[in-house]
Amino acid sequence: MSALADLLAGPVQEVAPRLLGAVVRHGPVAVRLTEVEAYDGADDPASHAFRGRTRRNQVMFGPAGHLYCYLSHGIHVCGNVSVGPEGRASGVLLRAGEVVDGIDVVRELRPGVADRDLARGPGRLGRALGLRLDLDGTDLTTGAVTVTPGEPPPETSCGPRTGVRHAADRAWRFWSTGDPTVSPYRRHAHANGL
DNA sequence: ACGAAGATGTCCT
DNA sequence: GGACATCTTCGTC
Repeated sequence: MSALADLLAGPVQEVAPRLLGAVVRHGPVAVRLTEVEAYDGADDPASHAFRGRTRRNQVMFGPAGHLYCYLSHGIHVCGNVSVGPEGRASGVLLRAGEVVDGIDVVRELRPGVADRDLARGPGRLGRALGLRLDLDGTDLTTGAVTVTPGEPPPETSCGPRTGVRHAADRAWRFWSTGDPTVSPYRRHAHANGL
């Protein structure tokens, strides 16, 4: 049992906050997570897996500890960690973090962007880490992208998830309290409550 | 085969 | 605060 597998054991709502402080690495770039969201498959109307298995979301139906990548608005590649046993399509969206290695590379990639904004938001985080759709399904213990448990932040907060239309009031977003790299909350224009 | 929506970011007023 | 870029995925016809 790897350290990551231990960290990912249990219900996704409990796993997600434990991922705060973990380090995601792809090549020279590493990001320490400061903000994540839990998505709970068939029990969660906001999840990509709510309506069952499709080609896009199949990774979340597989074993825990794999990377689920999806394309958002034709531009942004966002990353998730699959959670839960096979058949339960839970996942944790990597929403924001602090670049802790390879910051020169990311600065060069994003001229004029403040350091704290380099991975502030799921699209920016994906871009900073060089996530691509072909990395979908990567084993996060042995693959090109890895997640390593890290020191949890001193204080964490939770609240509703950002930008989801359905189940917009579930407090399944977790972040490092007061951290400048946490993205701003935006409620969906036509949000449905629970 | 077609169309609408989207777990966003950026630029505009 | 609001428009819009951009293209894949999925549901429906």
